[in-house]
Amino acid sequence: MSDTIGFLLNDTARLFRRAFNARTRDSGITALQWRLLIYLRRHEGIRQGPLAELIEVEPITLSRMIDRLEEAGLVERRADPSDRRAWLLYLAPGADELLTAMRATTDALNAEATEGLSAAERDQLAALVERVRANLSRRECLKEEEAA
Amino acid sequence: MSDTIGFLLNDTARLFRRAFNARTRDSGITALQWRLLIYLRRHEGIRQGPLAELIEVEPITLSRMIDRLEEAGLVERRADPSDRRAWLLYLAPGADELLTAMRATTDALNAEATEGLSAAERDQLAALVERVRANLSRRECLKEEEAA
DNA sequence: GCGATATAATAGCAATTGCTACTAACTGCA
DNA sequence: TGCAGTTAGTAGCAATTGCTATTATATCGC
Repeated sequence: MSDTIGFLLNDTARLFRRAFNARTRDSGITALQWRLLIYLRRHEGIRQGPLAELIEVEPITLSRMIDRLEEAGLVERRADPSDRRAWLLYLAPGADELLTAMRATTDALNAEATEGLSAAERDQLAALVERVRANLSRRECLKEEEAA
Repeated sequence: MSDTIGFLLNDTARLFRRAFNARTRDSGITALQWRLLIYLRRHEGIRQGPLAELIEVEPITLSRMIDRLEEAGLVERRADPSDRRAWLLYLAPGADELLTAMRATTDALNAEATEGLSAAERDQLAALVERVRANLSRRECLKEEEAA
């Protein structure tokens, strides 16, 4: 059936992305780029490879995303002193401002999405989804171990 | 913050798609194509435009997806007797078999994803996500009315 | 130290998607 | 009937993504 939790989650996530992109079209960055910046803020100084893994795109895709974000003045590549093949990634000054400015938008979107849910229900929802994510994430790791 | 329900839902949905695509790579169809077939099964005889709206892609994108599925023997285009511009879409014989065969895979995936959740928790999760989807879906409609 | 293997990042090519513009056909109103 | 405006679907072009191969550098074993 299509009324599975997987189908439903995907459907809802799509609506989120849609709404997000519609509201941030002016800012010039997409949901995926925003995701990249959010992760980068938490892991400044990370290399391209691990960041690609975090946001789950191929390294070459991340490389080109960084090209664009660098050109837009949102990300900086700095040479890794311990490995001349690698780059270390940092948020450029513009990025913090942008993320802060977008914060209001994302907060509003999340509020709209959970309208009518009590605080307890929101917590419950987050906790349940988190458990599903953990299950899927664990499966992913198991699969990689099998492959190895 | 990134610990919002929107972020979390997207993250989880991505893991679902990833797992889905990994398991159905042999079958030759993607998660998006599967989604199309699921909707089409529920709405046989639908035109391309409305189906594009259902699965939330542009009409031209759907047109090309149908091209490929038609070539793969999974979908049929039949002329609409009441409008010579339009096509009516139907599942081809191969599609039902394929969907039935994939059923086991999607069931297993959903079971793994909700492992450790009680039946009550699963229902609760589905109900909460459904409410979020309804909120976002409603917003979408409101926006269109504003635009009109 | 030196050659073989592994790793970080990137270039070429093919596939997919969406924006815009277009054709064909339908609808409404004079 | 006949013309203006709308609608269904598709083609051209540009942007994005991923697979494969490639370059530069690092690391391991001798």
